[in-house]
Amino acid sequence: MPRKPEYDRELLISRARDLFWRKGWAGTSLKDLERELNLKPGSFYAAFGSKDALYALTLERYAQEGVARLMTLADELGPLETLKRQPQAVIDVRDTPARACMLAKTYAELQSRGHDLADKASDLMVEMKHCFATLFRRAQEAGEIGSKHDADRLAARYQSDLLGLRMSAERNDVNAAEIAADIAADLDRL
Amino acid sequence: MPRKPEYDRELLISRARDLFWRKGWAGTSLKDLERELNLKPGSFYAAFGSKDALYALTLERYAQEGVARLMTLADELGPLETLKRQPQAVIDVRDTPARACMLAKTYAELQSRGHDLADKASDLMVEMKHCFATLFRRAQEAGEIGSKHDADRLAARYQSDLLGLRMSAERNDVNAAEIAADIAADLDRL
DNA sequence: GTCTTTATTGAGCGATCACTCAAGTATATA
DNA sequence: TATATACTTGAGTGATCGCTCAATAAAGAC
Repeated sequence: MPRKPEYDRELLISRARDLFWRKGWAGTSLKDLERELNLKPGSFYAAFGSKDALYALTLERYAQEGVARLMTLADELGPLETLKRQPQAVIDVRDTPARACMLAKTYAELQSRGHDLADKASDLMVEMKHCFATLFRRAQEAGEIGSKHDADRLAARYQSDLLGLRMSAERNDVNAAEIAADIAADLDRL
Repeated sequence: MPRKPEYDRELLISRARDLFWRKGWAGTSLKDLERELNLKPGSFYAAFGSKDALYALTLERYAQEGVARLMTLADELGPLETLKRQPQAVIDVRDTPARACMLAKTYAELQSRGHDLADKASDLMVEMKHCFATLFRRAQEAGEIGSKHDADRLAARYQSDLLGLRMSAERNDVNAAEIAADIAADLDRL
């Protein structure tokens, strides 16, 4: 009976994510979204409800794909090698709209406003940190790193270093590959 | 002949810096500034020219005070000890509007817009990196760390770690003191 | 005092913000 | 084909954005 939408919803969410990722929350206007998604205001609101609702969708997708990519890598390479490759991997990507972490950018922009999306970004960063901790624990169980270290603490430091690296990788005065290599090298000393 | 302004310009710049630092560029409206600085629009524009011009002033002041604080510390403690204390110092502060670096926040928010303030923030981060490199070089000359390392590379990594730490310190699920201690501990292994 | 010069005031500018909604259009079912 | 049910369209909402400017007030020079 009804009419079907002309757009591919999944594709639209990906495109919106890239736009939000690159330009931020305040930096992305409805006009920008309408242009990028080829959607008139009415269609946009029928499809997604609000700018914030779509932003939340894109955040979830961003985090979910990040976790999936990491865990796939871990199945192939094992925990330590995955952790060692991740720094180079996150700055290597060519088709990504930004080097910096979208969760961190969102949190930095919206935390002081007390915006719900900052809490969501925070939750997703916690989830990501748990993934890192799991890999550190597995590396310990496999005897790849010393068992005396606190995996949660290692994960927090590792995530912090990655955030710094990805922020630094946006700058053109910084040799991010060197920093990535040094972060990876530190893991061998554990 | 003329009339003197009723406000303390230096104080106003500091207050504006704190507001921008906490809420960001887009997150701080002229209404916010007028309220915080107790200035009507006309006075504001007579005094500072524009929101962006004032933001630039606050960025310069922020960086200048950061450099001054670091160099003062270096005169007291020497280069290596200064570098080791800085991580804890930047997250310890009580009276500061945010833990994250204002330069990094500005760059992250405005780079994709191609905004002049992003370039200015970038320049100031380069300046800060040079300070770190100078301290690493002095530490090498004093024999506090090995001479085989590239001081510029150490500085880039160190700054990156600090950026990550300061971003992480905004989160309440992260024990920033532990990360700060680990960053400092790494310096002893050089 | 008068004059000159600058600071202060606040209404209001055009532009843009996120968003709404009534009207028009296309499609699956009956 | 007729009807019901969405989807699409775009002009337009009130609110807020950064900012302007003419009017008014205050203070030093004479």
